[in-house]
Amino acid sequence: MLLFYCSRPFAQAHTRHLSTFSPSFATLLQDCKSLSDVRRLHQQILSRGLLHPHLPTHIVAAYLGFDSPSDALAALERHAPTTAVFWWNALIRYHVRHSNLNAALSVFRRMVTHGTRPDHFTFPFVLKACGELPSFRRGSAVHAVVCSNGFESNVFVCNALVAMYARCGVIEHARQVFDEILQRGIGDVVSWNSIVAAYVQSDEPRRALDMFAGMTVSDRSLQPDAVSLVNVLPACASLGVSLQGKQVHGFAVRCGLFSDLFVGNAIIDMYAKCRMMDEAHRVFECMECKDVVSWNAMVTGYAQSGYFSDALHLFEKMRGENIRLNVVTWSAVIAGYAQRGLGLEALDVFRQMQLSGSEPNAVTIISVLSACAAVGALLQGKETHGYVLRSLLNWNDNDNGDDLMVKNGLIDMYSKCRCASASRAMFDTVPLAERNVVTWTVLIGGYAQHGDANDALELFSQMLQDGNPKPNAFTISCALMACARLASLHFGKQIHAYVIRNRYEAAMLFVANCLIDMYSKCADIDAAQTVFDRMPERNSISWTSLMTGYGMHGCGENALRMFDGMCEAGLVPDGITFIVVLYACSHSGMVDKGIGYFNSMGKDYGVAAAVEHYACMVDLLGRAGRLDEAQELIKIMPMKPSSVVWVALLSACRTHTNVELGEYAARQLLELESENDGSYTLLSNIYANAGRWRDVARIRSLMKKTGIRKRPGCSWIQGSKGAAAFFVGDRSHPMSDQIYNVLAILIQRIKVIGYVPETSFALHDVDDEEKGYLLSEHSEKLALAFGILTTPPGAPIRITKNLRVCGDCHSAITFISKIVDHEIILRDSSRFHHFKNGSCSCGGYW
DNA sequence: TTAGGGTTAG
Repeated sequence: MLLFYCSRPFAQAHTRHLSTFSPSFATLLQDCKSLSDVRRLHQQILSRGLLHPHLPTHIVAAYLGFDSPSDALAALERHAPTTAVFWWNALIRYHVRHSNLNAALSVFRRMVTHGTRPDHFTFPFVLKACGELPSFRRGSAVHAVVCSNGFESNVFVCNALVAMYARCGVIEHARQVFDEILQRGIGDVVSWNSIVAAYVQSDEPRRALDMFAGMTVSDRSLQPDAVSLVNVLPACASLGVSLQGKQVHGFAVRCGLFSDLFVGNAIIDMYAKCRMMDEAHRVFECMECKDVVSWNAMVTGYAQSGYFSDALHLFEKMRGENIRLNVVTWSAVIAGYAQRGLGLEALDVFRQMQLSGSEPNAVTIISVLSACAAVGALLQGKETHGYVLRSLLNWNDNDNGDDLMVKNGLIDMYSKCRCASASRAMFDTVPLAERNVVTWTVLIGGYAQHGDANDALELFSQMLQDGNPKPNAFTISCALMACARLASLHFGKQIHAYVIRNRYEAAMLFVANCLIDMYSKCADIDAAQTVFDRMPERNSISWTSLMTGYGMHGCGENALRMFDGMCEAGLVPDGITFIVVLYACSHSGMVDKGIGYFNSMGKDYGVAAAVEHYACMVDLLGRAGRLDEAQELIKIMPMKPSSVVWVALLSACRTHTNVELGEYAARQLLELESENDGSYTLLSNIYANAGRWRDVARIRSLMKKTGIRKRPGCSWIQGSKGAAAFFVGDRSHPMSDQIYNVLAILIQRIKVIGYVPETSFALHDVDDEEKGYLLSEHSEKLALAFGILTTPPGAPIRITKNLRVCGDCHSAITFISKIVDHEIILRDSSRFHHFKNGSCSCGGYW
C-alpha cells in the first residue's frame, strides 16, 4: 500500500543533483518506486550525515508506504527521539490494522523504552490490541501506564479502556471505568455506546438496554447516534423485545438515522430475530441503499423463522440481481437445508459455492457436516474432514473456538454416520481441558442413539466425575435416552435425582419429556405418569410420550384417554400422535377403535395417512387375524408399501400360520431389503409351524449362500447385582451352572402344570452349529433364571430383549410366573409383557 | 458498530 503516490518517475528525480537541502530528500523519499529505493536513499542520507530533524518522519512514512514495518521500526529506533510520537502511533496502528497485535504491543514497549511519551492517540490503538488478543493482564498494565501519564481524565482514552475490558470479558472493570468517566463529567456519546456494547458483548442484553435508556436521562445534551442504535438493536433482538425494537426503529426514522446502512441492517436483523418477517420485509423494501448484509439478514431471517421457501426465493433473487454472494449467504442456505434434514440439497449448494469461487469458512464447514450427518453421507463427511485438515492452518490464525466447533461437528457427523470408532478417535484428539459441553454431548448422544448405550452412560459418568464442564439439558436428555434404550431404571432414577438437584428449569419441558420416555421404557409407567402430572407446562410431546408408554404396556384404554386429554388441552395431534394411537390400539386388541381413528385422522384432524399409518393398520388387522383385510388395505394404499408394511403382514402370517400369504409378503420384503435377516427367520418359522421342513432347510441354505446371519437374540437384566446380558446358549456367565440348574427345575415344574414346549420356535436358529440348541437355552429364559437366582422374593424382575420375544418363551414365562413370587416384566423390541400369576398383560396381542 | 454455525424428546 502506498501512502504517498507521485507520478513523477523516480529515475528522473534521481538524476538531479542530490542537494544538501533536506526538503529535497523529503520529495525524493515520496517519489521512491520501491522499498529498495527507500533503503538506498536512507543509506545515502545517513552516510552523508545530512539528516534534517524532519527527515526521520518521512523515512518512516516511506517504509510503511512499502509495507515494511520492520524497516520502519528500525528507523524509528535509530532516530529516536527525533521522530514524532505521531509516527510511533502510525506503526502501532499499522500492526493493529494487520492484526499483528503482539507486534503492536512490542512497538509500544520500545516506544516507551526510547523515551517517547505516548499521547492520547497511542492508547486507543494499544488498548485495541489488548482487547483483540484478548489479554486482560497486558490491558491492565497499559491501564497503569495511562494513569502514570495522566490520561485518566481523557475521555478518548477512557472510552478505549471500557472497550478493552469488555473485549477481555471483565465487564466489572469496564463498568468501573465508565462510572469514573461519569463522575468526572467527561462522558460523551462514545462512552455510552462503549458501555452498551460492553454489556451486549458480555451477553447481558437487559443491562445494555438499561444503559441505552439511561443515556439521554443522565445528560439531556446527549443524542444517540447511528452507533448507539446499531449497538442496542441486537440487544432487543436477543431479548425478543420487539416493542422496544420498534421504538428504536421509530427513533431512527425521526432522527434521520434510518438512511444509515448499518442502522437499516440492524433493524432488519432485529425484526428477523423477533420472527417478525413482515416488518423486516417492509424495512428491507424501504431501504434505498442495501448491501449483501441486508440481503443476508433477510435470507437467514426467513430460514430461521420457518419460511425456508421464502429464503430460497430471496437467495435466487440475489443471484438474479448479480449481488455478490458471500460466505454468509452460502452458509445460511446450506445450514437451512441441513436443519431440515435435506442433506443432499445442502451438499449441492456447497458444490455450487465451491464452483463460484467463494471460500468456505468454519461456519460453512459446520453446516456441511450437519448436512452429511442428516443423511448419513459418510463419504462426503470424510471429504469434508479432509478439507478441514487442509484448511486448519488458516483457521488456527484466529483461534476463537471455531476449531473446537468444527471438531464437535466432526464427532457428530461420524456418530450419525454410524462410524463410532472415528467419532471416538476425533473426541480423543481434543485435550480434556479444551472439551466443552457440546464435545461431550455429541459423543454421549451418538452412543445413546447409534452405538452402544452402555458407552454413553460410561462417558456421562466420566463427565460427572470430571465435574467440568457441567452437563446441560442436551447432555441430560442424551443420557436419559441411553437409560431408556438399556431399560436401566436404576441409572435413570439417579439422573432424575441429579436433574432435581441441579435445576434445569429453563429446559425442564424437554428434560421432563425425556424422563417420561425413560420411565415408560424402563417399565415404571407410574413414575412416568407422576412426572407428567407434576409438569407445570406440557406440550404435545409430553402427551404422546406417555401415550406411547401406555401403548407399550398394553394399556390401550389409558392411551386413548391421554389422546382425549391432549385434544381437550388444545394441543393438535399430528402424524406421530396417530401412529402412537394406532400402535396402542393394535397392542391392546382394540381393532375397531383403531379403524375408527384411522378413518377420522384425515377427515376430522386434517392429518394425511402416511405409509407408517398403513403399516400400523396392517399390524392391527394382522394381529387380530384379519389377514384378508390387511392384504386389501395394502392393495389400495396410495403409496408404495415400505418394508415395515411387509414385516407387519409377514409377522401376522407367522402368528396365524398363513403360508401362502407369508411367502408373498417375504418375497416383497426381500425385494426391498434383500439382507433383512428377520424376514428369513419369520418365513422359516412359518414353514416350521406348517411342518414344511424341506422349506425350512431351503431357507437355511439360502441364508448360508447369501452370507446372511440371523442377528443373535440377546436379553439383559438389571438385577440387584448389576446388569447381566445373555445370548442364546450362553455359558459365559460365572453363575452359568446354577442358572442352567434353576432353569431345568423350572421347566420340569411347569410341565407338570400344563406347559408344552412349542417346538417350531426351536428352528429360529438357522446355522448348523446352532441347531442343537434347545428351547430352554433362549436368552430370555437364561436371563429369567438369573433374575430368579439373584432377586429377593416379591421384587419384580425386569428383562429386556433386543428382538421380539419367542413364542415358546412367552408361554414358558407365563407358566413360570404362576410358580414364582415375582412379577416378571419383559420388554422386547415391540412392547412390554407383564407376567403375573400365570397370565400376561398382552392378552395374546404380542 | 451490521449478517452466518455445533448437541436433546413422542
